[in-house]
Amino acid sequence: MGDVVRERVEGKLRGAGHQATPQRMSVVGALCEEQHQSLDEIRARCPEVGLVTVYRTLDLLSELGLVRRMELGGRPRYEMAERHHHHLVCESCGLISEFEDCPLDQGVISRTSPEFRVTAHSLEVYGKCADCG
Amino acid sequence: MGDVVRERVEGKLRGAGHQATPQRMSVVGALCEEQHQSLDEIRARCPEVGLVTVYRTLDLLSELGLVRRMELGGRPRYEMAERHHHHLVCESCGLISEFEDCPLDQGVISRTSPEFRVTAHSLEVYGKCADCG
DNA sequence: TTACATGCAAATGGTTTGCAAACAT
DNA sequence: ATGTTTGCAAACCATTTGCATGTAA
Repeated sequence: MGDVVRERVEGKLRGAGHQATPQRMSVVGALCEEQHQSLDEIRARCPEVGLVTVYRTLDLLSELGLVRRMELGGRPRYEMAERHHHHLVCESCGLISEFEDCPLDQGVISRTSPEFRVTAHSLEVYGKCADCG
Repeated sequence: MGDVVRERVEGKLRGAGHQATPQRMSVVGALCEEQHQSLDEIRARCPEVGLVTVYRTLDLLSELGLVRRMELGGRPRYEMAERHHHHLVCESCGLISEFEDCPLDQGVISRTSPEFRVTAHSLEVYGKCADCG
């Protein structure tokens, strides 16, 4: 994992009164290896960390805004909340890809619901990928 | 529930070789009373239908494209897939509201990912509602 | 009379909690 | 010393499955 990410995570943890333990940093390392992983995929990347600790670490990092939890294709998935992006989910093979071109950048919501203060949003697009098309 | 909806549902069920049983129509009736309900809310509106039957009916109606299942504010919610819309979720009080002005109508995806054939999408917006603002 | 549908009880499986030991400050 | 973190085992709880009974074409 990049040193930039490590330092950002350690800083956020310490700043909130938590420790940057080896287990927690292992989970972060696992998350950095790939986007939108399931719990099993994460665990396979840090098998030395106990199941319960993985759950608690994901909760903690989510609270700190470092990790994003989402439900993609019916299963919970997690990823580092670095750059803003959305997901394309292939309904045939399950392949998940990303796109960064966010259609909400233009303030659509503030125009349609001005009384609602938007803090976040998630968008998932379903269909068929190039291979299954 | 409106007769239009009832007939559409009965037609779809029969057309796919299923029966429009009283239990199934009760669940449909419950779904018609309000949008994006949790399982408990649905059950409270048709307590005469067994838990398992409610689950199976929601599955069946989802397969037929009549019901939309989504994860809003961490919990599964269901609604009749009548008109296309998206949800605003208040992170303070949990209030869920809808907006119909879909920012994806303009073919954003086909421009950014032309090799992906889009069949559906879901968008959830999180923030603070007018009362919690 | 045959296939479909229901609903109870039991099984399942992902997630959370209790608690004692290990660790950090 | 004191509070935090870990991880096992057990608890929990939403959802699914097995199966016997009821119902429709």
